[in-house]
Amino acid sequence: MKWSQSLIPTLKESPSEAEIDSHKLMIRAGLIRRITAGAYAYLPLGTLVLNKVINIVREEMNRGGAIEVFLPALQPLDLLEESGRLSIFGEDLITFKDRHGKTTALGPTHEEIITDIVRNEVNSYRQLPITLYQIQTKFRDETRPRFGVLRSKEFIMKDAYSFDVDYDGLNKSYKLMYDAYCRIFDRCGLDYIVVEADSGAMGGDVSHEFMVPSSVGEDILIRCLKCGYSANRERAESAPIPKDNHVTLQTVKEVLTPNKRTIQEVSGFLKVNPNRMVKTIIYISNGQPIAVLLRGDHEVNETKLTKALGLENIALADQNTIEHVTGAHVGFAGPVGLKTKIIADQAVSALNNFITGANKSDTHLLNVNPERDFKIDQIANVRYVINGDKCPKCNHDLDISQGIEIGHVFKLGTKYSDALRAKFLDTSGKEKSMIMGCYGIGVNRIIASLIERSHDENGIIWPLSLAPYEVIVIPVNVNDTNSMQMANSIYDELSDDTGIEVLLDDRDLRPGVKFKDADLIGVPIKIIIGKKYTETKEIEIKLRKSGETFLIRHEDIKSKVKKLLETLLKS
RNA sequence: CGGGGCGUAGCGCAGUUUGGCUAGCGCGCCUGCCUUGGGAGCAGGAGGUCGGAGGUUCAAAUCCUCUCGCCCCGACCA
Repeated sequence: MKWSQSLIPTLKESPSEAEIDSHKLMIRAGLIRRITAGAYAYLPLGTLVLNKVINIVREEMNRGGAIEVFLPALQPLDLLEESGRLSIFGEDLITFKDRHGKTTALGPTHEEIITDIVRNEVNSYRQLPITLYQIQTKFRDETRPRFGVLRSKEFIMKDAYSFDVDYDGLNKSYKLMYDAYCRIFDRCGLDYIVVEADSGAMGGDVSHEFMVPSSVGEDILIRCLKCGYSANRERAESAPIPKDNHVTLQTVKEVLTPNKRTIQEVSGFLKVNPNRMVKTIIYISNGQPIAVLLRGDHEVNETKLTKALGLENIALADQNTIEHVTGAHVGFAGPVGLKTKIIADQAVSALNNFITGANKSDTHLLNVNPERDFKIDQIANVRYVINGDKCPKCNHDLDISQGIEIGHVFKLGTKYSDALRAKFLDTSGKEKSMIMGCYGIGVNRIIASLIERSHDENGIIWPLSLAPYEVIVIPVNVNDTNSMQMANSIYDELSDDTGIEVLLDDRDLRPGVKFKDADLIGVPIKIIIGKKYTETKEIEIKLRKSGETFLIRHEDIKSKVKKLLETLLKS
C-alpha cells in the first residue's frame, strides 16, 4: 500500500477525549475515531490490526476443534426471559421497538441464542461434543464507557460455547479452549496471567480470567509472587488471621460517640486503629435481616457472602429496617444484644476487646468479645483481600495489582441447558441436560492492552503478528528520481515476490515528519532510502523496537528482510 | 444514577468574569518559493450557524432559561 493512497490520518497532538496511552495512541496513529460515546470507527490501519487479531483467534479456535458460526445481533427478549437473564442484564441491555411494536434487544452475549440452536438441532449423544464459536459485535449500554475501546458500548467479542454429554467431556472441552487462549495471547505478543475467577452473572462454577497486568485495568488481581496463586478480587482467599490467645478479656464499657457513624469517624474520634473495630452491616437475606460482622478495615465481598449463605439473594437493608433491628440510628449497629442471625468474618472471630456499635444512638462499646458478649451463628470468609493479607496456600504476602480482562473461560454446567431445556438422549436412551462451557475474548481489548504495554514516547511498538504492515519503505526525498525508483522496486520486490506486507511512504514531506509517523504507527521494520543511498548505494534498515540499524545493498534487501522477519516472529 | 468539568475552524486552545469594531492563536490544510536524515523557513490563502433553541439588549461567543453532546470522579460497606 502506498501511504498517499490510503487514509492514515496521524495527529501530532493528543485529542482531549483520551486519557490513557493506548487510547491516545490509537487516535494519534489513525487507527480509530470516536463516533459517539462508547462507539468507535476503525480506520484502515485499525482495521488491518483488527483483522490480524481476528485471524489469529480464528486459526487457534479452529485448531482447538471449535466450529465457526455467525449469529444475529438482534435477539428476541423471550429467550432472555426464558433463561432468567433479562432482569440480570437490566439496563445494560440495549433494546428497541420495531414498527410492529415488538421489543428486540441487541445481543450483549449469545448463550441463549446458541443454546436455542443446539436444543433444536442436536438431540443425540452421537452429535456431541460440539464447540461453536463466532466473532461478532456485542452491545451493552455501559453506565460509563471509558478508556477508548477498553470499555465501550459496542465491542467485538469472540464467544464460544461447548456442549458435552458429561463433566469429563466438559473438562476436556474446557482444556482445549484454555490452551487455545494461551496460544492466541502468546501469538499476539501479550504478557498475560491467568487468575481463578468467580463466574458472576454468567453462572456456573469454575472459571478463569486471562488478564494483562496494567495500571489502567479495571479489574483487581490478587497474586502470590512466591507460589503462583492467583485469583481475581471476587474470588481471592487469604490465609486465616491467627487468633491471639494471650489476651485478657476486659470489661465491656459504653462510650459516647455523638454523631460518629462511620468507621473512619469513630476511629478518629476514639483514636483507635480501624483494625481494632468491628462494623455490623445489616443485610436482608430471604426476607430476613441478618447481621454481617467485619473488621473495621475490611470490606464485604457480596459474592462470598451470597455463597456463605447458601446462594440466597441478599441486599443491604434499608434505613428503616436497620433502625428497627438495632433500635438505634444508622451508624451504631453492633452484635451485642442483636436478635438476628449473626455471620462473622473469620478476621472478626480472631479479634478480642474490639470496639463496635452499641445498638444505641451516639454510643459505641469498648472491649467487646465474641462468645462472652454475643453468639456468632456462622464464621465465614466474606471479605475482600487487602494489603497485608497472606497467601492461602503458602502464607507469603499477597500482591494486589490491576489488570485488563482480555479473556474469560467458564464451566457453565447445566445452567442454560436446564433453563432452555437443551437435552439429548444418551446411549441408554435417557434424556439428559447438555453440559455447557462458554469462552469469551475481547478482540478490541487485545489491541488496546497490547499498546498499553508496548509503546514508547514516539508511538506504538507492534509485535510482528499484529502490525498493520510488516515493513515501511521510506524514500527520504520523493523528488529524487533515483531514490524513488529504488523505493518502488523494493516495494514491488517485497510485496509482489514474497507477500510481505509493505507500506510505501510516498508522501512529499520532510524526512523528520515521515520518521515520526513511521514510529507513531509502529511498523516493525523501516527501510530508508536516503542520503546514504545517493552517496554509497547503501540502504538502511532500522528496527522499530530495538533501534538496531543495518546498511544493506539492494540485492541483499530481500533476504535480509526475510531473516529479520523470522527473528521478529520468534521474539 | 450522583458530583465536577467542557463544547469557539480538521486537531489543540485563548477570548466569556466586566456584552461593544471584521472572533483570535498554534498545528494541520491549499498555492508559490526554498529545503530534504527526526514533526524546517518565507510569502500568500481557504476554512466558523462560537453545540442547538428561545429570551434580555441599541448590541450576545460573552448575560438569562431550556436543551443536546462529550470527558472526568464516584456509586449503596452503617
